[in-house]
Amino acid sequence: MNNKQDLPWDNPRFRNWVAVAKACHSMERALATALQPHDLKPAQLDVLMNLYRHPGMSQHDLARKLLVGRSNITMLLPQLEKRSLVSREADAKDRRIMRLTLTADGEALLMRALKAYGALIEKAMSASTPEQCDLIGAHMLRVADALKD
Amino acid sequence: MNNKQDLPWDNPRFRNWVAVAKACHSMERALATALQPHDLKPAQLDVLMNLYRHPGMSQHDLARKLLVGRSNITMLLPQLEKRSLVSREADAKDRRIMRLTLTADGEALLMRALKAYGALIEKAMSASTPEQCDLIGAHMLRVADALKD
DNA sequence: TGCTTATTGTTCATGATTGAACTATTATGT
DNA sequence: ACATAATAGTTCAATCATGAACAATAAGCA
Repeated sequence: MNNKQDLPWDNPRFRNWVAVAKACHSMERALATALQPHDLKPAQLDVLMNLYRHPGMSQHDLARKLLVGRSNITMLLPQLEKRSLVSREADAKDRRIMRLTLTADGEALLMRALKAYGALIEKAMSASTPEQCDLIGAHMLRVADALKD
Repeated sequence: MNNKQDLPWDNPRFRNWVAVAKACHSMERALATALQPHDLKPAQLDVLMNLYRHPGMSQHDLARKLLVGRSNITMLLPQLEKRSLVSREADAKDRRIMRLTLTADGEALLMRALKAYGALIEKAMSASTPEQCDLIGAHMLRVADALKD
């Protein structure tokens, strides 16, 4: 037992996933430096992106969208609020809930940061056709779904 | 300006990359819990995997392989060394370099942990054919290469 | 040979993320 | 209505990754 044939590297799914993980890691690092001029961290960009598309989100929903703990959101928001990028106001009907929305400044900064992110992705994925990208995207949606326990 | 047509979400490459990043994040979280019974963190598994395939690596080379700072390796190794999973001995010719190798225990633990990792990947990627996985892997290699500045 | 530069690994302070315990508020069931 | 459970958000201690400054060693070059 424990012979080489059992090694995961011989499994195409394993070998290829390792490549996915490494590419993601590289992108994360590259994104961090690309966002530095905007004084933003990748996690903060994620927040802005989600608030742009889902205004009025609660912190709990945002945490689930970002696959992150609620306490992380609590630690993340004050910085963005101090910079007047997001507004945080209590829900009128359920006073436990904080409703989050982008301010005009937040939206403007998001647009600038998205240009940098988009350029980075374009650079990274330009070697593949849009059809290949769609196939990959569809595959990744299935992966995320399969892991959603 | 700033009209919706400029939004990155309309770009297939952008939209699909977001799916890649989310799938990776999900996998990372799932891996962390799958490794818990083995008392291993994903970063530690990365170390063991690389030492298995490249015995005698230096810490500097390991850091570059893992896309991580050298200081991170310094912080990571003592835990593995205390558990007698890796051995760390100075190179005879260049006394700056520490040569890293897996111990028998380390290799045994790696094999067990890889089973869990492999099962997880199989579960996540079973919805795609090996051909699709290969295409994705090839694409991701290009991505990592394009980001290698 | 000597002097300067580069490289390897470590230390340390900083910022990020987590999970558990906690408070406040709302929902549920009798 | 009242007691109990569930939910939203916060606090806090612990862990982890990072980058800059540093010590030890090696390489390059006059």
